[in-house]
Amino acid sequence: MMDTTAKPAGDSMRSDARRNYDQLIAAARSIFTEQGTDASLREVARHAGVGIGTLYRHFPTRTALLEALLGQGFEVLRADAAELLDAPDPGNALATWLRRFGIASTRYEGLPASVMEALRDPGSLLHASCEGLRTAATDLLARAQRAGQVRHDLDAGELLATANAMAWAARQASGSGELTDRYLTLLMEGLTARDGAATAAGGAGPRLSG
Amino acid sequence: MMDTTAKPAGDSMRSDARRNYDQLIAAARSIFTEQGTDASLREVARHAGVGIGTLYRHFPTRTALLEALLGQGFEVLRADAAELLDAPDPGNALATWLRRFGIASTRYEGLPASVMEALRDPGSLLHASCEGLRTAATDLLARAQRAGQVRHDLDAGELLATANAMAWAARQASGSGELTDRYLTLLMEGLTARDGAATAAGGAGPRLSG
DNA sequence: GAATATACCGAGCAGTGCTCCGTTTAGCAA
DNA sequence: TTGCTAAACGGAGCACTGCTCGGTATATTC
Repeated sequence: MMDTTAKPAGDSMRSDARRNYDQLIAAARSIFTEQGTDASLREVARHAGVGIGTLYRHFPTRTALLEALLGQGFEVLRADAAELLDAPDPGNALATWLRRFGIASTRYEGLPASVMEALRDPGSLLHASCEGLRTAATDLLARAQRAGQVRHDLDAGELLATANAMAWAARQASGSGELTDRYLTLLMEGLTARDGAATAAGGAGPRLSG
Repeated sequence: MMDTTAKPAGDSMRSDARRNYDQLIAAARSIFTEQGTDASLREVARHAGVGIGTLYRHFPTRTALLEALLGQGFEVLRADAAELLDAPDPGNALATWLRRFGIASTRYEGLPASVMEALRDPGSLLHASCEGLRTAATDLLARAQRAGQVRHDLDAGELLATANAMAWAARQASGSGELTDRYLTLLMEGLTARDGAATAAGGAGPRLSG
């Protein structure tokens, strides 16, 4: 079985390789953000000022390139979560982070099934990177649960999956992300009617902001 | 501007055209279900026993073909919703229908952005077909709201979008749909902790079942 | 400065979506 | 039955894609 993962960008790379690697990542970020993840790889290479062969040398498959991009985003979110552990209100901290997570997770349109598969595959680089996210989210979630603000029968995986889905739906429905907050609120509060009036404006639940 | 929508399959078609149309639809349903919506159209044509030119004559674009398929599915769901209006418990009826809706909406993997766009475009055939779904869902939703089982500040569009998202997430997370019920439950009940113990097993909320 | 491992690059292959137009045929009128 | 024609069929062909392969250039080491 052939290796289809990108070799990690170590310090042992030759200088020209390192430069091209960085330019490819930058070009891919820009083009995939604008055109979706099925954009032409030739164009990515062109945009990076590099031959198509060089692109494939660094990233033997489109998925490998996407994994490298996503991994960087995961790292930012992980740091965000760690920081929010110090915020005063655990519920609000979680809600705030979910919002950022949702926005980031919809940055690239049309992530192919191969990437989703890589997320599930324990052997992949992306899985490890995602595991970091998951543990960070676990901490944030556990704190909100201890504070009695979030249901206890919920794990971080479910939280990430459903929040991601809300952000995705918001983007599908409107073409941009303006509905993200509304949908995330629906997820947090639920569709089922409550005895109290928690759904009224200015209610006591965690607020989505920032 | 050129017309990219499939001409409706009226009774005025020539017999061979009608036959080929039906065979194309059947082939597309089978292949798109198995391989996802980016399967080769040449293969669809081959599977239908028809030249590639014939496929394009009936469906000038991949989106047109998908629209025809989706439209059929929408019609089934619409009839389902109308039938469930007679079910005894409005909340359960809604939950049951959402489950079917979720399963159906994830039948074809990787619906391209063009289809989502068509759903939003008031001029498209698919939009009209989707509007039928929306009004059917509106009836089902209104009944549950009148019964006090669902929050009142929720419209059918939000309901469909978020339920679809849950089904999508369930499929992404597990590769199949075994988590669909769990995620839909999270959406209905919400993540936020309740004063009562509504999240306990056997609670009083609407139940998701067949 | 020479040697060499490493990286670069783009022509080329097989596949794709979609078009165009010559060929065939279904349906109808004589 | 036959002849006519509008309609439908079909596939070669174009421009593109993802990806490979091996000749060429270059960064690094001695």
